[in-house]
Amino acid sequence: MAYWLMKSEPSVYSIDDLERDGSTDWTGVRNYQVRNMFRDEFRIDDSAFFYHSSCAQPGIVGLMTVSGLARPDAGQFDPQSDNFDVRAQHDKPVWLSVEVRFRQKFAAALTLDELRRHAELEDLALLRRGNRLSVMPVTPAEWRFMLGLARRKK
DNA sequence: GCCAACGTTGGC
DNA sequence: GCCAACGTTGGC
Repeated sequence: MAYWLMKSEPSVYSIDDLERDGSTDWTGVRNYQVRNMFRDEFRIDDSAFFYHSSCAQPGIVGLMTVSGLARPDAGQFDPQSDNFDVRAQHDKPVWLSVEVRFRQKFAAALTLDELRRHAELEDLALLRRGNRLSVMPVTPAEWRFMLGLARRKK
């Protein structure tokens, strides 16, 4: 079972939106590395941190479970969609999404600022200089440690 | 296949 | 709004 961190701008889609919806298709990914992770590595019941980016207080705000394997992101076929891609054919999609299910919203966010303070997380992909991927792996050790930090804040 | 220009991300 | 960093594009 793998662990992930997935970023979303709360002004677009937040943890509260996911709690309301129960589950959602994680769409709009337009990066080949992330697409390949969706296709090759994401499995049902994998766990993921929900990360709020591009906002006043960036950080991890809750937990999700992968509930659906990679499938074509519908937006790529729709000329009206921001996610439209002229190269995409229905039998030859370019972009994929996965389905995630709401698990938990943390009582207090685990902020980016706080994550940076721990030597245990110095190799965390999120904290690596210049990393702009919107989805990235988390090691089991990192996951355990971060979960501990989040629980301690309650 | 190189690499400069361009676009995007995302923290600040 | 700025800008560092990096992925992508496209001319050659």
